[in-house]
Amino acid sequence: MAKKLGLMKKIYQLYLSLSKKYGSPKEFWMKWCKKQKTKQNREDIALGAILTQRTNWRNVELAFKNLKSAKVLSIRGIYRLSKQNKNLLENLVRPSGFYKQKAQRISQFCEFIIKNYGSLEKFFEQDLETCREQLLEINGIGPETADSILLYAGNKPIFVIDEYTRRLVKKQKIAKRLSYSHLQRLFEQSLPKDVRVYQDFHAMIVLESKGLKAGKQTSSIYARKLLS
DNA sequence: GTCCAGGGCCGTT
DNA sequence: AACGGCCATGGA
Repeated sequence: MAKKLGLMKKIYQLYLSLSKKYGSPKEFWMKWCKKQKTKQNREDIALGAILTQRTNWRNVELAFKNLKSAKVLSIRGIYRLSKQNKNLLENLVRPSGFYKQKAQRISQFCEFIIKNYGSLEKFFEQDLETCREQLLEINGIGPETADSILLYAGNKPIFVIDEYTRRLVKKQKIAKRLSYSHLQRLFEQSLPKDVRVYQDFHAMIVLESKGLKAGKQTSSIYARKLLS
């Protein structure tokens, strides 16, 4: 138990030291979006979370560009297109890789939202656990994708564990067991239950991994988030 | 040509 | 529970 307390302390210290180094990624990100005049909406974030599975963000941006050109870069738009021309949707999404799967996955996600709730906003009116369970039931949405959507699109307090987090855990020798739920529990216990803290910490872990500095412009500076 | 990049699913042990 | 094969593209 004492050992665990030490671990929790270590994680929290890590958060503090990263904060000192990077400031607030969220602030930075929002300012950056404003400057670029990109509107950053929940729908893009949720769709991006699916499209970026095991894929370079640059390729996701190419897919977004295609969707935007076809004027279907929205949950409703994709839902409509998936009904009328599945093949076209696959082609638009193609650059993001695994394109048949991903076209299918975003279609199912969009259908679920539109049919049951009409909009993402409505969906997110439910509590975290309810949202999470429902997302996980959709084929192709696993824990990481679900939690990314919840944290970044839904602003709900749940910590995202991804490859970068695991690398950090290994490097810092924070834990031996690397299972998703174990690490998630550990991080959440170590930090105040706060959306901003979770978002910023996760984003800073990514920044740290990539050796970037806040203030430097990159296409995916804020975690798995959006468009340039 | 080779390697890699913010998963998830579905088999087999 | 853990592990391996599979899905596919664009850029370095």
